[in-house]
Amino acid sequence: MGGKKVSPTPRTTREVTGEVPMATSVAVYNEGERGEKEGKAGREREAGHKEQKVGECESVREQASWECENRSCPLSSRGAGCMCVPVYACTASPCALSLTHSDVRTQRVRGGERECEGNQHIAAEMQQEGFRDCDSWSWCRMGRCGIPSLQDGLIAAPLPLSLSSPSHRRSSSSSSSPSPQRRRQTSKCSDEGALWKLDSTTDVKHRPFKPPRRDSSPSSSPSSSSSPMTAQTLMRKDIKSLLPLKCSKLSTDTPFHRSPPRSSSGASEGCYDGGLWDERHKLPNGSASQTAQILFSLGSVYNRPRGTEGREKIIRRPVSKPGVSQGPSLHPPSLHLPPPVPPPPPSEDLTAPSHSPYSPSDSLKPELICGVCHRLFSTAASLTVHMRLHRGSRSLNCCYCGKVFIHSKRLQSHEASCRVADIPSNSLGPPTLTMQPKEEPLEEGEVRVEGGVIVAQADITKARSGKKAQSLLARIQSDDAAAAELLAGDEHHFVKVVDGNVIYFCSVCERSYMTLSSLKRHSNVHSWRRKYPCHYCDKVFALAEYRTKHEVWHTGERRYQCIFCWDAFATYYNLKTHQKTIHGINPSLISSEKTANGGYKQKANALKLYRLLPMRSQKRPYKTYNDSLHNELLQPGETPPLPMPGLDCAMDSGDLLSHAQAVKSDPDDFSDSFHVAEPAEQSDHSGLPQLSQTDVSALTKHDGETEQGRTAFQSLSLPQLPPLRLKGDPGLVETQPSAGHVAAGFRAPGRETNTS
DNA sequence: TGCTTCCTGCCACTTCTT
DNA sequence: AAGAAGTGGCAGGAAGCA
Ligand SMILES: [Zn+2]
Ligand SMILES: [Zn+2]
Ligand SMILES: [Zn+2]
Repeated sequence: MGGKKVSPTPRTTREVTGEVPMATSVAVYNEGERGEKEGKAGREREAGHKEQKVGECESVREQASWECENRSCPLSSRGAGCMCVPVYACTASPCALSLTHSDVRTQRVRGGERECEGNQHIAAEMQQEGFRDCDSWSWCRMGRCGIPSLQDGLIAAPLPLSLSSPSHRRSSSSSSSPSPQRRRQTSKCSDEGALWKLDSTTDVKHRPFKPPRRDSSPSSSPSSSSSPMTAQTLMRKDIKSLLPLKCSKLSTDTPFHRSPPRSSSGASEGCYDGGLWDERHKLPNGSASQTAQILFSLGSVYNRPRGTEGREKIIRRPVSKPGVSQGPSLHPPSLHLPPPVPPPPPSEDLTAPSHSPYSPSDSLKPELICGVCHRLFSTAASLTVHMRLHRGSRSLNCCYCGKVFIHSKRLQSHEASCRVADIPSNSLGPPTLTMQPKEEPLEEGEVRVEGGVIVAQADITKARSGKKAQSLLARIQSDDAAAAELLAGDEHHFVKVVDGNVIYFCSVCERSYMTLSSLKRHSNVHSWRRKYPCHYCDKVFALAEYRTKHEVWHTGERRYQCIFCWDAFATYYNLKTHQKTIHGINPSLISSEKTANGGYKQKANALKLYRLLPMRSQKRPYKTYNDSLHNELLQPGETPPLPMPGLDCAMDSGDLLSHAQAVKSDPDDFSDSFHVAEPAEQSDHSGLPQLSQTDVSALTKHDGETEQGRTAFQSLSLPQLPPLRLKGDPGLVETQPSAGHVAAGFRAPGRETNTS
């Protein structure tokens, strides 16, 4: 990846077999194939990433170092605070590639009807895309920025229905049948109780869209509800004000109104004007104190006692630490949030003695897995005891929670936070670690099932089995062949039932997984049954998600948008760094729980202080095993994400051409599948609706044959394919709605590689 | 130290099977 | 049509690298 340079000495090499439709070459590097790392806290890396030509994936690395071309830009440091950071080589203003709010939206609009004016375009586009009739989501139609009304968040939490102005709010009675996404939101919300989320974008790609009424004055007044989160707005929400969601007190001239926040006049400016930047961050929005205010209100919201609707899905707290209260401690020291309302009931799990074998909270704890040997335990206490087996010689254990670290620095860092977390009740001090016999035949609460047979069981009657495990065990006992087969595993995995929970183990590396799907996903890093090649370079990934994330570096897409200032960032890390440094956000406020396995569990009271903008890339059809078995190629309908030019307005024709060349012409033969654009399309491909997955399904069904359906999908999706279309139509750019941005000297990803 | 990649539980959604 | 299985996105911390 950008920063992560290709290791000159790959851990293992792997020959590309003939069946791999990947490029030609040579050694394929499997970064992380298990090997010499064995034993390092059980966290060896399983690659999931191959590279065709080691050291030659320059396009990726170059992008990692994209910077504002204006070398004099005081903000060129690649830090969170620099607006140029993920802004790749902006040479004009407004930079069309900074992908902050307005760009993010306008870039998707291809109607070319007028200049970027914010969300109206996106609204129009969304309308085109079939997003209709959403009773819970709508873009601000008042302003230019297109911040969605916070309806979702409101729904999610017992918050005022009118965070937004009445004009923003949609009557719930007008709701059509809720979409699946809507259902998702709702269920999530119920789980999260008082949490109100600003995640208006997470599901935008699927969410029905109710076209907003267009404001007659697109230039928008300062009161338009299109500002980043301000203390005012948040506070207002918190107090259930019925006042409209107010925009920040910014004039339209403020950087907030044009994104990226660059000088609107200095077209030659390489990046955002530092002065403006400074001014900008002097604004209340950006101040730490304001942030604190915001968080104060947020905290008062999410600390509100929750209903019981989410009870079924109670988010577990981490493994209880010996002698450590599990009470909520979400308050960053600096934010002075009001004291939390005591967590609902009893929580025996929080108060039960650590040795209590079956405290309620333990029943589902995936955390109770030994990170070293993967054995699972019914209680934190038993795991703690067990963990002693793995200690002794090395002392890199957190003295508060016992967590093992490889690096002393990380241990110190962890202990610092761990100590802070433990302060309230950590009167017992660090646990005494004593060596235990090397192995115990079977530890409390452990059940071993191998080959479909329960080979050992500490005390199954005690086990508070998870529903699935209980069901599975019941089926096994009733001679359910399928269940037995499941437990028997296969060449790729085996299964154990521990404390009533089915745990899936990878046969190759013995990693444990709570879900079979996780295991199967993981197993591909061994088998490489499926390969996910980057559309822009020679990298190949074992997980679709890896590729998706990787391709962001080619496309320049910035989806993580700070709600305080609307800066958008390419990565979650960048966003967090930004919020930490600029807004003083304490990460602990927004962090979710982490399981021992490295998995993540959404914290019920986690705050979402950013918006995740929808992916530009079209959702790819799911691969099926059959697909992958018979054809390692990407599915034809599997379009690459819109490349950088996906920001349509961002590139000039030359850059587009360059970029077109940069994009692999035939990584997966997908280009073959795409018809060359028809002239009509070329002239106005913006009018083409993007097909939703539903559309694809519909097509597929209609055609009665998957491939046909996909083919139809492809041709309709043509606009998504940049190179072919852009190359022959330099004028295309000019049809973009944000023609004013066209001049931006975006340096296309990989351009250097191709032009040099 | 800063940044990228890896990782995995969970979820929504799609596709397949019955 | 319903249920099962498969798929991929997401969070956010750990690992790894420079
Ligand atoms: Zn494995
Ligand atoms: Zn790539
Ligand atoms: Zn910000």
